[in-house]
Amino acid sequence: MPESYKQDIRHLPLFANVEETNFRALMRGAYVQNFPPRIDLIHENEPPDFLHVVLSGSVDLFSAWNGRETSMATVRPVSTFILAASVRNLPYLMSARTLEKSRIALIPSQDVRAVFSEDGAFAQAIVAELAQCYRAVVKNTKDLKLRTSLERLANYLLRQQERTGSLEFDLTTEKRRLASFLGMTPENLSRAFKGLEPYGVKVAQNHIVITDLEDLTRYAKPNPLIDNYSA
Amino acid sequence: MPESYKQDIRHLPLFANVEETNFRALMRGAYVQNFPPRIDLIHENEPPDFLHVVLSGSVDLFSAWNGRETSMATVRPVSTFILAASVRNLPYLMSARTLEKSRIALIPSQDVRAVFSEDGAFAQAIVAELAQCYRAVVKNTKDLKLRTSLERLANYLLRQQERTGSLEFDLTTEKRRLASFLGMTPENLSRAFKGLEPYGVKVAQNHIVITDLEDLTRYAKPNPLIDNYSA
DNA sequence: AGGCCGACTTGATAAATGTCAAGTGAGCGA
DNA sequence: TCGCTCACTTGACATTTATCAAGTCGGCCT
Repeated sequence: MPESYKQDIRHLPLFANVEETNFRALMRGAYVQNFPPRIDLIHENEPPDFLHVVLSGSVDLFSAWNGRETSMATVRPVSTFILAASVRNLPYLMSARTLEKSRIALIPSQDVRAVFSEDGAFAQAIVAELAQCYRAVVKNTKDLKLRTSLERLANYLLRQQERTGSLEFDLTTEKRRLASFLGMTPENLSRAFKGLEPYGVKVAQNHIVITDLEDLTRYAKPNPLIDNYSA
Repeated sequence: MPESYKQDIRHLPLFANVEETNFRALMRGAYVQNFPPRIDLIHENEPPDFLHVVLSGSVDLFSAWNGRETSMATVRPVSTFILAASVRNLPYLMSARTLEKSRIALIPSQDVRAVFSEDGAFAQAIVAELAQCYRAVVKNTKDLKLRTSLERLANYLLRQQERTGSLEFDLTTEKRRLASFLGMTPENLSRAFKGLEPYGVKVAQNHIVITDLEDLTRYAKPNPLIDNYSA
């Protein structure tokens, strides 16, 4: 694997404090692969052969049941996915596909588990990562159960506003996927955007302009225990 | 703390392999308290002073936003809750209240974090526990997003059927709380029970009889990646 | 036993969300 | 530039779910 990729991975909180020898051991079995857009990387219920690291591009985590499908999360560089399945050696709960041309590092789960049981710093980093993932999903559940779809969209827009630090931004994801992520149909998302117009939201294509942040905030009632993804 | 409680805690997977000295250190600062029913134990957004262990009784984890409230999970003996907040030292995402008279052990989070950074076995057990919690919440999200409320109830009943190993069982929870847990109103749960009658479900008070397991299963389409809480 | 309380149920209605089918419009290649 | 494609939008309608207001029923206290 090229040295620069190794450095990207090395800088992830998950690997930053791993013993050098252990990190080398992890990298020895790992390899990097380029994928075109819309390629299935893993399928739910498969055994977790690899821990995946998104180096560039983006990946959609989704799940299906009984002919229905829903988008669970988007993974952007540089971060890992399906850590829980890898360390527990349990089947994937979600499928993953590239959204765009993406570069992915694959680290054999077996190596991850081996180093995990040897390296205290790695174990601690895994705890931090899993706790963070757990809390993110709990927040998502609260979002789904406590809010209407209009409120979910309003808060999503406020999070984007905060992330970009601007009152004007482009959606980073297809509307159909956004709809699925927010737990609604594309048709409903269209209407929801209309429904937020009175609160100062202007939509043209992928471009969003928030003309009345205060009004939107008053409607959305954002809450750090739901909307702050990093705490 | 009485020795028998310590043994209950010691036998939890989370503590089973902790060094004896470290376990003693954890127990030194810990204490056990008895609570009457319907007592608030913790409130979301508070700092995580204690890791809680339910020794007897049961505890409801719930969350509120904008005047609405939803039940997230029920904790039954012997198990812990709010581990993620404790180890990360981040505010609770959920509130907790006793459902019935309950005995709870409280272990100072500070001690948990101290032992965690010293004791490899504890760190590994925490990883296992967090991964399991994470996967449980992911399954719950899939249940919510991919199924109608009728389907959620049908699968809930099948899980109870499996758990008890009998076609006849009592609901272990108030219907109003079950409704909230399943993401619907009590009124709707009532109607949902009616709606499952054609598939061989008989309800009298808290007592459930499944008269046609095959038919119910055909309707519910249970899936281990959603319904198997232990994998 | 009588009667109260609280949880659940039921019915009527409203609101939210999904479905289907027909548009619209931006982007892109010939 | 034309016209195709594909995502998105719109409208009409169906379904699901929530809300509100009476009920019913069992458990429990006196």
